[in-house]
Amino acid sequence: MDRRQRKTREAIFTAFIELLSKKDFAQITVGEIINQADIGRATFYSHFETKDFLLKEMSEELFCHIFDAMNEEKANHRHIFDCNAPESVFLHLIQHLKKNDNNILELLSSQNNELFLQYFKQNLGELVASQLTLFESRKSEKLPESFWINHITSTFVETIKWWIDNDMRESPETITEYFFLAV
Amino acid sequence: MDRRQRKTREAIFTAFIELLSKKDFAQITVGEIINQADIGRATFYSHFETKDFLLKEMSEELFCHIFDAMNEEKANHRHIFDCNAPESVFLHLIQHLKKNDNNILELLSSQNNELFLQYFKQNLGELVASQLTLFESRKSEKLPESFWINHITSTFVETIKWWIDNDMRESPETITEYFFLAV
DNA sequence: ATGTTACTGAACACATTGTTCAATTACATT
DNA sequence: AATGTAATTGAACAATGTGTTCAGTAACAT
Repeated sequence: MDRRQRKTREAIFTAFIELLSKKDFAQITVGEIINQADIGRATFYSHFETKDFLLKEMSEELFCHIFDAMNEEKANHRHIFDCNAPESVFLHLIQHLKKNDNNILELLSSQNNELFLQYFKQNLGELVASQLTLFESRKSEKLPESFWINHITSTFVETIKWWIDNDMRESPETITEYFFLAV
Repeated sequence: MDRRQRKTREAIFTAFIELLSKKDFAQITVGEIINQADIGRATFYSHFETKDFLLKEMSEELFCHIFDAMNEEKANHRHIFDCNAPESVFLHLIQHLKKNDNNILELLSSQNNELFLQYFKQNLGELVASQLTLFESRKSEKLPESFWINHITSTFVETIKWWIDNDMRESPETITEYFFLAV
């Protein structure tokens, strides 16, 4: 990809995240993004069809980074998926969030936006579905699978949101424990 | 209140709900609401400051109706809050939703909107907090109270959303059971 | 019958969106 | 270093939506 394209794309992402940390997605205008990113109007629209697509693409990139990083560490035998530590996939994800490598926290915080959460839940749902055996219990047998997956996914998201809203005082380990207790 | 005011207000609410059943809150324009309600532009703005305030006021009215109706039945000794049937408050709420007296389902369905869900969770959270003893268990002792309340509330909302998204095939009793199993 | 209040509808200024285009600049390749 | 290709720019543009204003009309309560 052309260096100019990369730079522009990066500038837009950075500007967007900066703005998202201050106000709702809904009230951010394309004009503001352009100013913050210091690019021309036509440039923005040559990169992204609309503001919604910008969010969508940015979300996808974030998830790729996170899940790639996790898979890499898995390949390095760090036992993220170790059966003796069933919570480690989720602990690991939470540790990633804590570091906030990809400014994902700004996007997850409650006033920022339904659409991103939807993508997050979607990706997370796949992870949960692949790890479903970890959650087998008396309860799970009596519940429809789609209900159960949705419940686990939602509980994880709500746990993270609660954590963020309470200024992330707890350690990733404690939050993971809360999650597994609740679910 | 003036009959004209009441009629106008009602027309706006009805039009708004009609539109919400067809498209997202975000893409509904004031112009559409005015057309559907068949009122003048200035009239709308004399009733509601913005579209957001319309949603806010409508939500509040809906919650008042629902919780008033529940309290009334409680006064009629229908044992909604009977200790031997701890799930009955929630079962009752779900039955209300099933009847869809107040077109609340259109508002709760997933594509319609974060803001309403926020109000719903807020009101529900108060109900949950008042009924917290029903949810005491080994788990609840190990979790912070605010976390626990949030978890119960979220689980209820997610249960309802799952139900709606799956065309409400299950009976209110079954859904109540799912909710209590999950939580 | 009268004074008050609500509705109307058109006109208005303003902001935002998404497109277009010609001029300019950065890039990759030879 | 020269050349063709591709990205960026900025201004202008139509189209749409927002929220306000105001004078005229209709409904209300007494």
